[in-house]
Amino acid sequence: MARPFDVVAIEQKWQEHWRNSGVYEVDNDDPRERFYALCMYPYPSGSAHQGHVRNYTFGDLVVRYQTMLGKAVLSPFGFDSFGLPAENAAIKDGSHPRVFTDSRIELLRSSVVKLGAVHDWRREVRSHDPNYMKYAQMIFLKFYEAGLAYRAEAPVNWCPGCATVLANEQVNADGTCDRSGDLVERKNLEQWFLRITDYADELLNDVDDLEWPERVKTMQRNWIGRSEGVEFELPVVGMDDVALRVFTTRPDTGFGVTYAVVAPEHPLLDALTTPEQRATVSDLIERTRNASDLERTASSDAGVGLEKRGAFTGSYVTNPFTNSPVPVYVADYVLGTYGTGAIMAVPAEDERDFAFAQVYGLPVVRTVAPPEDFDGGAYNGDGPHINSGFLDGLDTPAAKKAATEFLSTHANGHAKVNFRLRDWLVSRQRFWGCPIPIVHCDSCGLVPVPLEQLPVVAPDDVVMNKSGQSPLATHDGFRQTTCPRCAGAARREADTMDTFTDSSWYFLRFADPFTDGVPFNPEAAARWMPVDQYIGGIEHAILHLLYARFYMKALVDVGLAPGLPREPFKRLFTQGMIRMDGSKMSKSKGNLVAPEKYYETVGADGLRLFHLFVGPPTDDVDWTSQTEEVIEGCARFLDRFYRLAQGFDVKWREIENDSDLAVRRAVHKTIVRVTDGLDKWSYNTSVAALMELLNTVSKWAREGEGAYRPVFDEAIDTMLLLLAPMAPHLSAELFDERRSADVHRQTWPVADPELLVDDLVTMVIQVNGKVRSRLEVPPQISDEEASTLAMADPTIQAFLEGATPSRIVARAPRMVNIVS
RNA sequence: GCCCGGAUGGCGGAACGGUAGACGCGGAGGCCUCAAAAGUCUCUAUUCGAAAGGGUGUGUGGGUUCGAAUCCCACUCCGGGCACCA
Repeated sequence: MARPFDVVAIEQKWQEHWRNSGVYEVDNDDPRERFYALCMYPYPSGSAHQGHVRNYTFGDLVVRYQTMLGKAVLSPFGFDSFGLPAENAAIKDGSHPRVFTDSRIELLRSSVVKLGAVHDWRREVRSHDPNYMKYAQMIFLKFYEAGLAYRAEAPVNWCPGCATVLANEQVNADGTCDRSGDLVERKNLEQWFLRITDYADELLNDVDDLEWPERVKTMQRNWIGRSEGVEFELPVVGMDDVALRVFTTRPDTGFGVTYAVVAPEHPLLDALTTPEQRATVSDLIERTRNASDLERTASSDAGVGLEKRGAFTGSYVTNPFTNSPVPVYVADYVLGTYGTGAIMAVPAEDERDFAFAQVYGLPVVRTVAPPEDFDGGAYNGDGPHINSGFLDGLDTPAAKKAATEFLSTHANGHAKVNFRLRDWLVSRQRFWGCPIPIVHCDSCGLVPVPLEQLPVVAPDDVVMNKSGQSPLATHDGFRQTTCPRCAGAARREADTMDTFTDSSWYFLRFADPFTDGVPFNPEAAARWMPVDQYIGGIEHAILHLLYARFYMKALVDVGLAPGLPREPFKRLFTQGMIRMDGSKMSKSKGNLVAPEKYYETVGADGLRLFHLFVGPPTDDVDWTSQTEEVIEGCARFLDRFYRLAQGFDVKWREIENDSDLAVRRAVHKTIVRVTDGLDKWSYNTSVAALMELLNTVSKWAREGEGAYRPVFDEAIDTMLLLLAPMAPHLSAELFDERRSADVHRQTWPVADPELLVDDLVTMVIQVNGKVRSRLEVPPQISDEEASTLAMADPTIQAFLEGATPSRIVARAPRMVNIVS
């Protein structure tokens, strides 16, 4: 489309100005009120895609708006530059991941700059920068020292094709490897963990105080999954001093226990299995081990409805409530990693137990009386207890209490809180990540690399292995070292850290990347933290946000962040996704619409305006055939505004008249509407308000008596201020032209209250709730006056046909409702 | 299965319990032009009507209220999240 101004020249000019003027570089001792605005730092996958554009459009709006409100706004940018794609690309073309990564960073940086997003680039962070790795490793060692990092054997996702462990998020929903497509296996391997479970309670409790979207908070709570119950023992029949420890949240249903179940990996399983049952039990264990997630979930789309598979062990345990023996089964519906890995089964009150009991013909004994109309299998609601000895007649809370007491005196039991949250497995058998700074010494064991030797950096002379195996494991120059403790021969840890560790503290580094020798100076960081507004995609609702919260608390506790808040992100905004044909827009789907193609036509301003205008920021955006036209519509608005500001077709008038006040009122009402929209993240309505004002001013200036200069100037200048955070380039250009000043250094406009009130407002008159007439009335009119006017209205009289109304509801000056 | 969201014109979407459909896209028509593009102006939920004016309308069915897109109950459909956590 033909534009009335040179988009490329104007946008370049101002992008240079922002880079050179330092408006958006803020020092740690800036005296202004502080505001920390942060967009989640991106993985550098190449040029920006529309998801980035959307994110940074919102972020930049916040930065510029808050700056105009007089604050020192910290707006840093960086790159989450470690990760699998770079490694895979390097394997593919035989290069080094750094080469690939650095080139992608420059592409993305250029895209972001061309969008007109402003940042304090002095604070840039790149995860793969040795100067960042140094501190990432320092933090790891602090955690290790404090016992928060440890090495242990655990079942992990193992991809046979790639010969490496995968993170959960690298495993597809159908149980295949994200990269090779092989079926992922479960393997027990020694791995590094961070003790996030130590913080489970705090992570859960602190969620309440966060100004985050409720659904993200709910997701975090569910992920942590706290549950209160009782752990107790079921003595094994015929085996002295051997008991099965189980965890239950429903001790009150103990009289209904008709069998017990252990997980296939349970340590007692072997001892419990009788010779006659050994074959079937081994069979089940074998099947479970080989079962992929695909097989385990394929039989149903509902976890509870899964076909239950198990086997009788041949042993019995004694139900402490009834003193009767009940059989012990092994089944894969009991997880080895949760609770004690064994359960008491109550088919009458638990759906999973019920389903299992149906398959294996086990008895069902109700201990809670279900409502009369209940016709399902398991009833897990409340009700009077039955068939339950001393619990009979009690409701669930009372029965729980009594049963818990009983179990603590008769079954070695105690109240117990369990979490679904597991410790965080952070080691990866990957090359392109931050090496774990530990040395394995045959005589000293695990030895931390001394701080002065950090960072441990991966070597450059590596050949990326087609098998996918990390070259770190086989690189002698890297692995062979001496033990820092005994000086003997030792090996470096070959594993690298999960990239989520990098993103768990980068916002702290942003706050102070200037102090040497520490990840950040706590005093400097404390001036900015917590992040006032964090902006990113909903896809990080659990992992990143949970890990970062954990890191923040742990950093304070190990002494690296004294005086800092224990929560990193005060307010969170999660933007909607860009969809195309119903699915997420992504590189792998080949449906990217690169922003570059717009920079020369509608410009960054036009594209930004589109993202602001297309709908509520939280909503997903459907990129359809109509989208191009909407984007052009946004650019058209800018063109129309530009022409009006230049005075094209404007009829000038020397003398004031009545229309001037109306225009001024419209201007000041728009200030309120735009500001409200920005404060409430309702950017689409802010843009709409500006479009409306343009229509109003344009009509006034070009038709009838025309425009009175001072009023026209007030309108245009105000619109420029309001537009400055949304379409920064054109606003800057026009403001500079008109006022020889930097629009982004101006103060945000404030509406004059007197101009927000009209002389006359439209009052609606309803008869029985239906609008029948309208009157122009002064806003101060009383309810009584309004009613009188309404009754006197000829149209209303006609409607009433002389009948006397039974009631008149007046809400002056907006509405009168006459009820007949 | 559980937990969140959501459903308003041809489309994206507006609407403190008080004028439903702001704003934009698309569409129709006018002006400008030799013509077109661009620009600009008017109209544009639906239905009856020549018009004035009326009827109907915010997923469905009820309810609360003088008044409901908005609040409550039940349901349908769509989107997302979690997936045997005892």
